[in-house]
Amino acid sequence: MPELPEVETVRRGLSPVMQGQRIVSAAVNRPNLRWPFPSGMAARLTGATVTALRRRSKYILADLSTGETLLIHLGMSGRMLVSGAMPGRFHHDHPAPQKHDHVVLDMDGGARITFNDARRFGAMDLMPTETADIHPLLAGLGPEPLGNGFSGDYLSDRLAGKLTPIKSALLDQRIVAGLGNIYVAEALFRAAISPRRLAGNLGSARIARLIPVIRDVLSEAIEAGGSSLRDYRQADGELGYFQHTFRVYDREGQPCPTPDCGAAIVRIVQSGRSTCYCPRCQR
DNA sequence: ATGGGGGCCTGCCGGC
DNA sequence: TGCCGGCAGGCCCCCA
Repeated sequence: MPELPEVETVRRGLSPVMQGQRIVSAAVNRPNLRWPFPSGMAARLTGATVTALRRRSKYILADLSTGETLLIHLGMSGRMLVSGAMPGRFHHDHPAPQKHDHVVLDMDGGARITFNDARRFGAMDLMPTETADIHPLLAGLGPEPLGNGFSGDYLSDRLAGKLTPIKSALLDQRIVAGLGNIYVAEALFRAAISPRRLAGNLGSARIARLIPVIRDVLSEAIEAGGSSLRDYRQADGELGYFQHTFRVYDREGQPCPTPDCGAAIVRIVQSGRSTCYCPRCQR
């Protein structure tokens, strides 16, 4: 579910209650999510201090004082709930355990972090920090879309000759890491590029439009998450979901937001995923 | 090599 | 009201 902006929002929400703090206890309530948890995960987490909380693509990486790094992926339905002590906030009691609370971390600052994931497409793993880059889930990832490695030259190179639709190419995490179904749709709309256009057939002008538009869409969503983060923290501590207004995603049949366009947003299916777009504005 | 489809899970929503 | 099919923001794996 969460794409890069949501994961970054979760990371920022966890940072004040995890970074520099020690895990005093770890409860692991089932043997696996998408894959088995690493052996002895609870014991390997207990007593460790979180020295850094990073993000790579849609993964959160918690570096530990033990020399290991905890990898967290939220999958489609993973959520992080923060309860108990939070800096600058009133302390409150922990809520009653919920269905699908799979991993619970208690920090020495008093915060409790609960990983809840109904569909269990999420994942957790532990690895030596120095080998995090070559973890199987991270090794093949393309550049961060907000980083310098994601340029017009790079993208032209990667899309050249590709016969797959640009929509599918942008979902390919080996090409660019962190985009998902929503933000690809939003970026293609803003760049006025049809999701059906073949990736190898974009041309330099469209590629040049796409780069800043992707950055804008993600940056705006992160900002929106940052503001809603405060609300969530006041409300129930739930991280990872925030309401954001989309221009085409999930707006099938509604009018295109472009002034005077008048066309209706259309939904098609590409590689098994739904795509929403304006057939008039996007070419 | 590359692209497309299946599968993993549970929850929710709309239609009958 | 209840049941059922379809769908969901991800990603690995297999097959052609």
